[in-house]
Amino acid sequence: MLQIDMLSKVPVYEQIISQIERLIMLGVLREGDKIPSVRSLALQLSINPNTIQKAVSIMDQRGIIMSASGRGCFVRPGACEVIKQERRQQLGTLKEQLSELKLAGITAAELHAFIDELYSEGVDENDRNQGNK
Amino acid sequence: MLQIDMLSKVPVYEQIISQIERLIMLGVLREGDKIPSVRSLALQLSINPNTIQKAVSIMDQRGIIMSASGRGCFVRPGACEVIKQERRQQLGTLKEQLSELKLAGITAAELHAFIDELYSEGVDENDRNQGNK
Amino acid sequence: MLQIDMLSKVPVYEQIISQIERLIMLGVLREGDKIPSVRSLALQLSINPNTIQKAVSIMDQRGIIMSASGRGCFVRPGACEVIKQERRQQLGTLKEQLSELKLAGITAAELHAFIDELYSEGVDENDRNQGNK
Amino acid sequence: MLQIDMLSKVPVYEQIISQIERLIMLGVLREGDKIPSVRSLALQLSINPNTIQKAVSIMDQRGIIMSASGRGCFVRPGACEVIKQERRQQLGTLKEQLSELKLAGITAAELHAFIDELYSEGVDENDRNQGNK
DNA sequence: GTGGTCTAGACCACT
DNA sequence: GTGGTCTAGACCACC
Repeated sequence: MLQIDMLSKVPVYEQIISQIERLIMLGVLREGDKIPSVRSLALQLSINPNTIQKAVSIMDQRGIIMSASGRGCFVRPGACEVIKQERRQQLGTLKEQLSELKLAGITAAELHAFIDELYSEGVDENDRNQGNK
Repeated sequence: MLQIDMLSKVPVYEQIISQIERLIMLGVLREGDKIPSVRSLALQLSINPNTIQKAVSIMDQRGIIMSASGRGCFVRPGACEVIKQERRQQLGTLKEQLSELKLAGITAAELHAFIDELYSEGVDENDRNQGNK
Repeated sequence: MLQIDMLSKVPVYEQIISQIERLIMLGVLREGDKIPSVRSLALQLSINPNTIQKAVSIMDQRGIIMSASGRGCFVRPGACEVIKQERRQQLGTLKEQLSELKLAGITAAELHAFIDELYSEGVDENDRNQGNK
Repeated sequence: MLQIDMLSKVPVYEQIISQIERLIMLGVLREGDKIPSVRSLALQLSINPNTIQKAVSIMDQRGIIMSASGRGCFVRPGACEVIKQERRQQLGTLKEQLSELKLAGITAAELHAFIDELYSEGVDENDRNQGNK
């Protein structure tokens, strides 16, 4: 279900979070759905349970999931909205990066083309997403 | 000349590197120019000399500057090209980020507008850059 | 595993780098393998951890290893290629040195003999290297 | 007469030494010839006199030149032999470098070709050198 | 004065 | 435990 890249610099717990968020945005995990248990994920990904637990507690705190002790974790109603809001805040970070690329001589046209390409390729993904809106 | 944000998560030495790279791309520092000495920067920014040294050593390795004991550090001929190449590689990173934003429901139109705004505001900076081409 | 010559003029961290690179080229360390931790190496070689860290950080930048906080350092896929490329660039340096030897009256025949001797002695090492290809 | 590369990592005083040695080996400077004064070289190369002085005193110590106070510096009789001896000792250093290249997969054939190329191109230089033998 | 290496020791985030 | 950043201070070679 999840795939962890051990050669990435991105912390494992962040990889877990963003992948689960992605599954939610894609509609694979819907609001109210149960999330695999910490122990099963730890076994399955051969990762330290503490790492999974960290991801879970962060998502819990952000309002993306709710963990009911003894019963497991569930996607919280409204999780999609929370995630969308998070991501919009990332636009600020994006701005700094783009201004560096601008200095590097990358033209606006190049970026526009880049975006169009990105948005045209994964149309099917977007469609699946509609169901979760 | 340089401004360091001690509260930022991005390491001080990286801030130094990207700011010097910025000065080079802007044409403020030209190829062959001498860069302020490690110790003077350390005093000026009230940062430990070792931290500056780290930045210098990395830029040296990357081919952006040339540092020689007793003589100082100089912007290498071809530094601009190296920097541009680095930045272009960042387009790969950008792709992953954008695909997350896409999932978050941010439209291509929004991003296009974002880019246009960014490229229209700093026209004066672009003009100064012409001299370094 | 590694041996450091504290009396050598070549910096300790460079000795570490070239020895690890050597182990990789010999196939002792293979792509994906874990490298001994910074602290353990520091203890074992009785060298300050910062010095090891410097070596690690440089190898990371060069694409020879992949280092991730909390997980450790691993030989990167493709490390061999990077190392080979580095070494080939050293051919340029070699040229300058040889031209000095040439001026000193050392004949081409002498150098040819020198090379043949070098390439004939370590045949066993070459065999071990085959496995890593 | 001499050319200093300010962008090189090689210390200026070493550049001076090796270039003067080169002129001697080429027969441009012959045994007994006067070497340009410290002050004139310093002016001409726009280099700190102390640096030139360092080069001079090292060459003096090695027996390549003799400095007669008040009269200047002269190429010592037998300088060529001293230089040749020095360079032969560098063969040891060469061995280590070559063994690294060997590990990098550079074949003996490649090196042989490299040497042949080097020894064929500068025939004229060798001819000039004959006169000094 | 310049850059470069190394040590010692602290602190942080990640597993 | 892992790697990564930073400080403080020492020492070196070079100019």
